[in-house]
Amino acid sequence: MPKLILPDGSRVELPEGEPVGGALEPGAIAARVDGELRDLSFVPEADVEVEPVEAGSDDGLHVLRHSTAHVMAQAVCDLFPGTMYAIGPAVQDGFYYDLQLPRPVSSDDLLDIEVRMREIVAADQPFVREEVERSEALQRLAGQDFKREIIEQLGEQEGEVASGDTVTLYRNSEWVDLCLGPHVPSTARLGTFKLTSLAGAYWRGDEKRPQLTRIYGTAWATQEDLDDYLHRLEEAERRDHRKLGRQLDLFSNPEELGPGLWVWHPRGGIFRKELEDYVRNLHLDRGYDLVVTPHIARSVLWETSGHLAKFAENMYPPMHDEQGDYYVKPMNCPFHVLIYKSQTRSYRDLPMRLSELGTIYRHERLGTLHGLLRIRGGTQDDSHIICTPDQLVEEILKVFDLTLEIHSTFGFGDPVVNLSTLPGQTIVDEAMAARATEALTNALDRSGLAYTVAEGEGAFYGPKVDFHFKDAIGRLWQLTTVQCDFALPERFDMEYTGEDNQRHRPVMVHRAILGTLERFSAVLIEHYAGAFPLWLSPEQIRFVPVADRHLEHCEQLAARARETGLRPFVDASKESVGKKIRAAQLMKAPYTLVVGDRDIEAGTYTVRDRDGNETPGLVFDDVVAALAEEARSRRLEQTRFGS
RNA sequence: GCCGGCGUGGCGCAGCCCGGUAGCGCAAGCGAUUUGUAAUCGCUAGGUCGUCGGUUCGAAUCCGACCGCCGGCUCCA
Repeated sequence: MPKLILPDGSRVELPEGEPVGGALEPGAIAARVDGELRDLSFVPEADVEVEPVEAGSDDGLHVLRHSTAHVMAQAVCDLFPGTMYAIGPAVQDGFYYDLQLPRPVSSDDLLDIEVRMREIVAADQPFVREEVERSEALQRLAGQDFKREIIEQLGEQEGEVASGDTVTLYRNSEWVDLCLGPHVPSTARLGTFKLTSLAGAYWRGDEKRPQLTRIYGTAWATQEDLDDYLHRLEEAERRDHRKLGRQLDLFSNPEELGPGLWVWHPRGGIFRKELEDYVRNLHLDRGYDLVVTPHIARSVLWETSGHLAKFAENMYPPMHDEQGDYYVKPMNCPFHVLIYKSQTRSYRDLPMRLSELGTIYRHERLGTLHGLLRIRGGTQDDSHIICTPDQLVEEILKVFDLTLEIHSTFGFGDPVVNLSTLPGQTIVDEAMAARATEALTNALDRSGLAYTVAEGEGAFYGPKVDFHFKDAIGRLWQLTTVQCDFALPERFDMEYTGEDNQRHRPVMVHRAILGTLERFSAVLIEHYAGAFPLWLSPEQIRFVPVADRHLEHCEQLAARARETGLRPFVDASKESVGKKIRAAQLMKAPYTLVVGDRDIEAGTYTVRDRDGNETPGLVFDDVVAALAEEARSRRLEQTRFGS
């Protein structure tokens, strides 16, 4: 009689031929048996370690979602006879199933599918696992072309496996799917779910193969978890930079410009200026030089750099004149190389750190564009550090330091760091690639940062280190990238004269700490939900006159605020006080002063902050001094007056 | 580029299924009110219904193509 060893160390005897579920019900929906996820119906043959898998755990949600995907496909097959089903995995927060339907479906159909799914849940159909021979599986899944392909390929991959090998089917009621499992014991054990969206997806992700309809859903152990998830979606929507950008009058993308191209309005312009001044000045402090380069260059530059060979599909088509072809720049690096090459360089000149807020254009595919996060024209905080091989690791470490300093200013905490090695398609030979990767690895190890390695994800000219930062609601954004490049120095024949009076090849580090300012701005807007820290806020202190006769006094206060470098705004509209305060709140004005007879008589004022806190009896000069200090120090929290 | 959805005054939306030459709220302008911490009242103006073409006596509405946006796929920073 096999024994079950439970996580608490206790042992339970299991009658011969009985499934593990008996010992784990009713809490569990699956089991981990000797480390493997199994159905509750799994029958052990010897003593095993068993852990119950509950619906709310990571494992449990995975099983739950996968089972929900099955039931959805089953429901679709019921409603649309002739449906072919492909694959239906659990994903982050939910699941999907890729289907080929006999007719196009729309989001209205999702409701019908949900209704049918609930019927299947109510029917309490057991998920039955069957191990059958491949030939039988093919028979049982006759007409299911995608499944047939998977079954046939299973055989291929395993090479010499004899024809007697078996595959696993899961069946509930009459509906059968090829699947490894495990699943919940019965459809009644599904949690709460909701179908969310429709999308197209290629069979096996291959553009040349049939396009299937992907139906997405979300599934959770309890109604409460589903509600939490829906709230998180709402929260993300509330922070959507496209919506806030319009509400706060920061930027827009009129259709006449073209997709992925944006104009910044006056309010957005101030925000951009503050951002740009901050990074530019900080770079000067850290030994960077500022350079300026044009937006287009002759094709020969891009031939030398390798962009036309490896990056052409992301470049706008060339324009011509009598001198030949010109390309709009997708990167700044070749220009910085030319600046380096404008003189003979010596080791005494190195490291050279050339920095530019360089505007680049990339012909990104239409479907990938997304607000300011994914654009066709944007400005990078782009720098190229040209140094000797000996200086390389030290320079990379300095970049890491600057990265952490800058991001902490915005309130981003510990980064998630990735080292991406070279992709297959490169312009770099293996020896160079190895040196570049080694330098990055060395720097990472010395920095003490934890990192993971992503093979083949690097740029075409070199491996890179990426920094991802977590925003206020826990989403990770890739912001910083540091790339190590031995290839461009070679291609452009860059040199310096060493201490030994010989010519040497320098090394180049490409790095953007914010990435593109557009993308970074979008991330900041979502991170702050539009409520910028004072230093970035387009307006900093808003004056609301109670009646017209207080307008002039407001103007005087505004002038005093302006003298200390603050950005005041006077609401001169002929609206009620309530309406003007509401307007201030909607524009996320950091501080609002309502000014009337009482204040003018007393010579003190009431400050309202963005959270609606009011502090009366404040001396104006004190308020202005406190705010000037808040902005100067780039503090993230609002000043609490009166405490 | 592909699949699905959407495109109506500056913004958010209704009307479209069942064709009969547009409606609401906010914003704007004007007037009244002069107001004390998230919406005072009234009036006015503003739209070739994304573009082009087709069907029809008649198209915001039906059909087609194109443009753009959104959600995915794909690609990638």
